[in-house]
Parts: sequence; structure tokens; C-alpha cells
Amino acid sequence: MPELPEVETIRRGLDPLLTGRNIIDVETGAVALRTPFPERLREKLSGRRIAGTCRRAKYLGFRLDTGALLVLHLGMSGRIRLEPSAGARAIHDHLAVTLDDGLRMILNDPRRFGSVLFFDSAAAMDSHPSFRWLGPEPLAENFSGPALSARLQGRKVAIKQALMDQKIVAGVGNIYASEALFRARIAPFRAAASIGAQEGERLTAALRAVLEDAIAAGGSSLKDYRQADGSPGYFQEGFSVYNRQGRPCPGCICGGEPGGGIVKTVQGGRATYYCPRVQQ
DNA sequence: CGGCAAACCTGCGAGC
DNA sequence: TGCTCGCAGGTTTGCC
Repeated sequence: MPELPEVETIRRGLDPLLTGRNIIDVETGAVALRTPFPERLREKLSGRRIAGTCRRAKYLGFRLDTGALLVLHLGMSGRIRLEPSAGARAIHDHLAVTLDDGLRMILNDPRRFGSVLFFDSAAAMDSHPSFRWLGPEPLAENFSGPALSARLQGRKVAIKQALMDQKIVAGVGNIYASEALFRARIAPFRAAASIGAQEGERLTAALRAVLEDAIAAGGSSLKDYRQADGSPGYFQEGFSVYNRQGRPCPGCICGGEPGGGIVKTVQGGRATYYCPRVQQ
């Protein structure tokens, strides 16, 4: 799934096309996603105007003129596409929102790990269990070294898993956790609480930088991800470590040594990539 | 509470 | 060509 940069890229692509449009119809698929569809979603959305788009962690939000919100999560394999409203239904299409200019926004998700949520207000969303405990947005002003360190305090879990914990910091997934740790030169299996103030600053800056670079590249397209207009993202060409096991580390010459290069390991059941020489 | 594994699903690439 | 196996960008739950 899309991590923060992919969701943000999609949001930026959709925003100018959706903001100000009126919703004239909504269809939901027959099978449920990870969560059931909100009840009477068609009635709740039809006739409403989209006032704007927003993002929180990996959630994509559409603000309505009433103050209510339609919120989508793309799970691992979710995609959004826009097409003329006469377009044919495709397998794994789960939600279709038809707009007053003849465009239709479709959520397609083969693995169905995504979800469709509806909230009557921003406050209702913020208090929902999926949002209530979310950590700070890594691109927000108030995300700082000390703020991160405070959240890592006392945590024995590996720093890589801590970065993927949405309660510690929001929106970071498996790819960008590895990439940020590489940029910060911090070994992924270090205990979260062992990250000192100086390293916390470095990690904060690295996280911000890698997310911003990825957004600038339009996200990373490995398998499923596409931008709102269907085009792929290019940041996978900017990966330093992810999916690059055995290849030379861009930060040192260890790739030239026997057994050198980027190492792949597993933490908490998820693949982790790092350079044992650069990351301490 | 912490840590870990498994569950939810389909698709795809690797290997045979 | 066709099969099986393992793995995939996430989140939640349940067990120890």
C-alpha cells in the first residue's frame, strides 16, 4: 500500500479535479472491505459538494460542504482511478463516486485490506479509534527530534518497528522506515529507547527528507500503486536500501567487499533493508 | 503493557 | 506451459 508519500501524491492529484464538484451518485460493491461500508453511504454523499481533500497518516479524506468527511484507506493494494461515468465496472471495484461533471472516482482494491469510512464531522473522525491514537504527522512543523524522542522513551521495540507504529509517528510504512534509518545512519534493530537526542534529531530530519523526496518524485510504484491520473511514481529509483539486498550501499564502498552491500533481514515479519557498515 | 504471530485477501514472480 | 510456494507497500486482534 501506499505509505504517506503515495497517499499525499494521490491527494494532490485528486484535489483540483474534485474540489467544488457535487456528488450525484455513489455505488458500493457487494463484498465488504476490511471494515463494512458505512450505512446509507449513498444517501449521505449524494447531493453533497466536495469542499476539499485532506490526509491524515495514510488516510485520504474528502471534506463535504456539511463538514462531514468521506475517508478512504487504500490498505496494501488499493488504487483510485478517475474515469468517465460511462466507464465499465472492473473486478475489485468497491466504491464509485459519480461527480456532476461526468467524472467518476473509483476505489479498486484486490486484497480488500482498505476501508471506506464516513464521519459527520472532523471531531468525530479525530475521536475514532483509528485516529485517536495516531502519532504526529512527520511533515508537520511540530514534529521534532525531542518530540520523537519523547515517544520512543522506554520502548524496547526495535527502532524500525517503532517507526512503523502509527501511534509513534503517523504515515510511515515498511519502505520509508528502512529508507529513513539509512539516511539517519541508525541500525534498524536498535532499541527505540536507545536513540539519543542527537540521533533523534538526525532521524527526524531523515524521515522528513525521505518523505518529501518521495512526494516530489510522485511516490514509489512497486506493484499496485499508481497516482490519481494512473501514472506510476518514480521514487523507487531513489531507494537507497529498500529492495536492494546485495547491491552496493550508496553511502560507502562496502558493496565492493565480499559479502558486502545492502543486507535484507526480517523484523516483526516484515522485510528490513540496511547497510551494516553505515548504520550503527 | 510489551512483544510477537496470525489473520484478513488476491496477485505475481520465482522456481521447478 | 503450468503448477506450487513464498512474499507483498497495512492494520487489528489475540495469545503468552
